[in-house]
Amino acid sequence: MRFETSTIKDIAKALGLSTSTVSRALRDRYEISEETKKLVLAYAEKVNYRANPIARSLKERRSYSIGIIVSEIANNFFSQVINGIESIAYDKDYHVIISQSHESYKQEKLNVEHLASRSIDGLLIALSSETQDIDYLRDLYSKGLPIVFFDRVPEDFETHKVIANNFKGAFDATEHLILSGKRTIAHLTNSENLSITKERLGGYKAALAKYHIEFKPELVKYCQHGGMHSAELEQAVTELLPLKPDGIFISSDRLTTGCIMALKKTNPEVAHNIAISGFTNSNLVELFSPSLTSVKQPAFEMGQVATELLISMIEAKRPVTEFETKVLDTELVKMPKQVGSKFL
Amino acid sequence: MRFETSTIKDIAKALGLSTSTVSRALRDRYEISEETKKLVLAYAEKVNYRANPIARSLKERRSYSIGIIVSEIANNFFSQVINGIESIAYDKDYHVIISQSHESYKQEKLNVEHLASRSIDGLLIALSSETQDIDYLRDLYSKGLPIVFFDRVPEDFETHKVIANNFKGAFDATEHLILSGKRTIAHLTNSENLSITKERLGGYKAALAKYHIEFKPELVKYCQHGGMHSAELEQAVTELLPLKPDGIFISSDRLTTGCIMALKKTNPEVAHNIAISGFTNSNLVELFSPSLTSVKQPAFEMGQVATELLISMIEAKRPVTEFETKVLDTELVKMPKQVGSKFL
DNA sequence: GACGTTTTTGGGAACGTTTGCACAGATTTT
DNA sequence: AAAATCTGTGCAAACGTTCCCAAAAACGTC
Repeated sequence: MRFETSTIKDIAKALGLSTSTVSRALRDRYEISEETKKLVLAYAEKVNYRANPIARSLKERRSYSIGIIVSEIANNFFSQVINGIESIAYDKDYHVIISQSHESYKQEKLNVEHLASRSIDGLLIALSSETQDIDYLRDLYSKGLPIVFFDRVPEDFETHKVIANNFKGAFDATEHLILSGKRTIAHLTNSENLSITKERLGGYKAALAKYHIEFKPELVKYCQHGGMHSAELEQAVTELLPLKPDGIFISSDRLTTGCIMALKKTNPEVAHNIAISGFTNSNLVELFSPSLTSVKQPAFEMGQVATELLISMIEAKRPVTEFETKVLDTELVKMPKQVGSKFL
Repeated sequence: MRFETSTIKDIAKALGLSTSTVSRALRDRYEISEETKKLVLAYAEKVNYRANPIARSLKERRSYSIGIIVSEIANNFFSQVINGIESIAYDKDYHVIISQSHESYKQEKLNVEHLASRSIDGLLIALSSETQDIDYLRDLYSKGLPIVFFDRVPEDFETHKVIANNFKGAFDATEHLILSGKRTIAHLTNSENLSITKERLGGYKAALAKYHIEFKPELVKYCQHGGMHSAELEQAVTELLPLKPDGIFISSDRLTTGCIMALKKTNPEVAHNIAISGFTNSNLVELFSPSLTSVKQPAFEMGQVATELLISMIEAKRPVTEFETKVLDTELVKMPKQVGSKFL
């Protein structure tokens, strides 16, 4: 069972032209007379000619596709990023191949290598929370694969990066808790080696410092698996509660929802007495109970910017040596007033 | 900037063999001596040879990739289906290309045609809520593109299909509302032309009939855009409330969350007094307030089954003429007892 | 009308594979 | 000892493009 499509050869034969002429006419090259172009275009239209992208890729040694690695598409943050990526990519005639690492280093590496062997022209990647060793990426990069990092970026890798202003986002979220009267503010966060973890921790500390609240390391809990396992979260919550926090600042989408769930499950009676603010791009926050103050990242825009940078690298005639790290502002969406009311 | 990789030619030259021998050795053909095979394999390993899938695709006239069309990946139902698809596809050495229709017919058609021109070997599709005309799919199908439908399937298209037991799911959800004492049960549902809409409406009616509750058409609201626009939902809710429903059965993921949001926004004071049951695979339902009873579809499994069917079609030596429609059972997840309590 | 220019077209190699066929050498059969 | 059969290998075409290079046609100039 295979497709029947007409090729450039067919057109050439039918019109008594050479394949080169047809190819050029279709690509609207200057050398071809208007007359011939019209002829070819009309016939191509008639037989519904579609260029074979595979053949084109082989010849041009590029696939017009870019690979994306995210931890999971079910996460609203990432799905919004992907929408941003697609919006630019399709415009510029690239298509995208999405892969999920599920926060696993092994899976991430496997996927990247799979994509690379599929001849992607470039890679957009947010590192998994497990990832420490990015030598495999360096390898591909040095072989000529353009890479742009977003959200979770490595420090020691010279290329374009797109991140949210994590420091400020974290600062704002923490300050918000402080301003609403909280003084014992816990911090639940991702794996220690992620860039976002460090930056957000920094914002958290800075906000505490501004209001002269002592930073207590025991109030910070790291989740190695980014909240992929509920046990991980329940344990963190269980360890945190004896310290009697009156607020929690949570550092990622998955952790935020997971933490609220763990709270409700393990300690429903206190769940509503702890103020929560956290990074999340969930479009369902309005439905959550307890409600929370959320830090929203400009996900769509991050995807767009990252894609523009990547495509500029792909299409650069000479190796790019000047790299930028774009930092986009987050938005603090405050929780409604009626905390704890039944009408939430 | 382009990749440097070694090819079969390089290996052949280095080893003093012909490309055919190398090719055959790599594919472990019987004609090649063990000795030569070992030699080639060892060398290939050494130079980290990766077959160029583009060249292979061109030669074999297939791409080892399958296309997926869903309305949006941000929807947990679809992202779970995709996970199911990937689990099978990667096993069988296919890769998947995901496209989103965003419930738009135009976008859907565009994406399908884009995928088809990318030489996908097969297509897995859940129709958009706008889609009425599937002639473009018939066209591709008749040209030899294997297609398997899932979730939103057309009636008059002879191929494999995978759906949930929508009738029973709807019946159970409605019956649950009735058994908890509700008598004026509204039904908020998708575009009228979708298969799932009809089937779920059927289950809803059957449950009413079983308990001798009169079916009132005015209690049924259709959303043409599947809840992609919040205005659509707010209007539906506004029209519904004057009829004083004490329960609502909602027919899809997006609609369920959207409806609760619309309720909270337009009529927060009644939101908690209406019992809600609806189809949703959201993994955040436990956080919702008001809480709801949800009908969960076996999304992961649906993806797996659909992919197995598709791959069997792709790899069939002769045209497939016997088609099946797999129907998988849904699961009713009842809402917790303490409706309206502040501790939800 | 011979010559140089410009415009338009065609031939054919190349991209990296796979595979039908031919063929050399070793082995067996007659 | 010649013929037939096996084994293992190589040649070359093909998949559908793109593009370098050359050739043909059209035009202008003296």
